[in-house]
Amino acid sequence: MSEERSLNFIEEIVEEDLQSGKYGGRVLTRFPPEPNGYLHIGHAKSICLNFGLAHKYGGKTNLRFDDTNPVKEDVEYVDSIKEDVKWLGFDWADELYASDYFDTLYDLAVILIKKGLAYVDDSTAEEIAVQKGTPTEPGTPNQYRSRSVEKNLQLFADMKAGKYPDGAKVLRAKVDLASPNMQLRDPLMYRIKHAHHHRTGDQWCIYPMYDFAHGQSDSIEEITHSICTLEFIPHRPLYDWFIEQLGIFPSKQYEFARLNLNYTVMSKRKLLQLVEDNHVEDWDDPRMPTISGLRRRGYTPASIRDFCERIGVAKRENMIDVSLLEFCIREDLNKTAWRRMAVLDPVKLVITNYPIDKTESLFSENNPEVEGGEGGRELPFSNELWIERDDFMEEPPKKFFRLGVGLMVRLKSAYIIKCESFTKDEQGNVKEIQCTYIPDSKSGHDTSGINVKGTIHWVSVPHAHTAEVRLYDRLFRVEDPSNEDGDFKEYLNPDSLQIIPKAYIEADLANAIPGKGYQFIRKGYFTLDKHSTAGKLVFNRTVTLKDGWVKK
RNA sequence: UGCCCGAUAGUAUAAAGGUAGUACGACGGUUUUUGGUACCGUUUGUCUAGGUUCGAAUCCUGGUCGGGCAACCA
Repeated sequence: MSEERSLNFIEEIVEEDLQSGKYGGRVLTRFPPEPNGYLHIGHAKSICLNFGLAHKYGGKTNLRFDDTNPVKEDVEYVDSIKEDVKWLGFDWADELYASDYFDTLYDLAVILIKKGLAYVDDSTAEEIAVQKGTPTEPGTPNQYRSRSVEKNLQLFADMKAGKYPDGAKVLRAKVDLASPNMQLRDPLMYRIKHAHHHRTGDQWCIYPMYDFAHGQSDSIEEITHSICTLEFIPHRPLYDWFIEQLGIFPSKQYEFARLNLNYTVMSKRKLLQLVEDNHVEDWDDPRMPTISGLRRRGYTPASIRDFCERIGVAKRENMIDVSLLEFCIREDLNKTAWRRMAVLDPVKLVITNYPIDKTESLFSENNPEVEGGEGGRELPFSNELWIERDDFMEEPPKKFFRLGVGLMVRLKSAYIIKCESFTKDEQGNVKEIQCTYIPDSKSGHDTSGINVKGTIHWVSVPHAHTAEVRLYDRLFRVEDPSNEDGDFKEYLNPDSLQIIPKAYIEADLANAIPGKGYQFIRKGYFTLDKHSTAGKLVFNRTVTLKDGWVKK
């Protein structure tokens, strides 16, 4: 392939650094999730960026858990994050934890205290907030700011030793209370939390804040390019300040715009609410934008990587249309999914001139997109078939290429039939459609000379298996639920899940393989749900087929 | 109203002072035993006002609009 994609701005930076020999030709990135929730498609963008960059330039990527807030974090999340990153197809160099550096971080804090650049503050959170001033007014120093190095050293050691209750004291960096950048107004470095940590247990009762953990962790690992999202831009001067004062490895932070997808929400907090309030089944509900939800829905790792490649990387806020995600999964599945027939909304069709007790076996290929079709399977055919209710109309409009009295269609991989009549039940619903078939129109051996415009799918009544089929639609009714008035949950789409308890499926689908995508011909792509069993098959619709037929 | 970031078709994303291009979407057509796929075509864009320049999406200045920052969250 000579196709050359232009570089995104971060790749440009990396190439410049590589050329100038800034890090000796080394590229080391990191993916640093906090283990307080499940990964979502937005994280996938970051994962693809970080791992992709390292891969492209012969570097490596660490997986680092930013676990500095024990009250929000859990091993359940650690495990799911590792599973999701692996599933996406990436291998990390080292699995690391900010909590691994608690000792080192403590020592670094002591260094700053000794340099007179950090102090213990006894103020309450409220007092500190007031003293920080506002964006338009500078902050004011308090009495604690001028404590002696010795006193600070002692107090900080006492904090660590557990002599104070939560909130009694904090360690702050002495930077600039008048800075126009609020992040520099003596930011907190450590707070007291007598809380159990999922890795360090009860060893610590003081925990470093993000600003005194993230950059230092980057530096300890000698990360070359620390990539994060836009909201951390104001933190960058502080990131650099700590590194400079400490004289440690100069990792550099770069920021890109996070992914926003329309008709969903992307914050862990909101996703957690949906789970806790039972608006969805769990974090891996197929309607969720989580990696695990997309996986259960039938998305493939390749399709998500392709999506992340296509959306690009820049610094401006964006709102990506879900239709692009859908395009990516269709593109992948079209080439790989085996075709099968399933009737979701059945109506019976009887072929009046086909022998009642006859069963015929018809061949149908697995995948027309591949040379040779990747083999195929035998389809039993009889005089009674299930077809899709909307493939018949009592009064078909002009360009309706399906059934209606007098109209002809081909039954996929079988015969051409002609609709002769139909019957209704007491409620006036079509109950049965009567057709005749053209014996010499058999698929592959058609000598009838008849050309029909439409082909429909079908399942033989006596040979049909059944399955529950779940159809999903967008989770929200509006493009940007977070930006609407009131609570975002008011904008949930009440029809985001439609369950079809009994669909008729061709026999071979009883052997469907978990994790594999199937195309139900003319209906979309489907995959087995995790709750599917041999006794009760359950299929999730991953995505519909693109529908070029607009009614009327 | 302090500081910071940003603004290119409907949505994203290129063009590093020199032809505004690509993808998705939409629309139309050809092919088709999936109204799918494939292929072809059409459509719509540089926030604004100045300035620098032979030449500006790009550089400069002002404005407008969007976003971020004052958590013992990350």
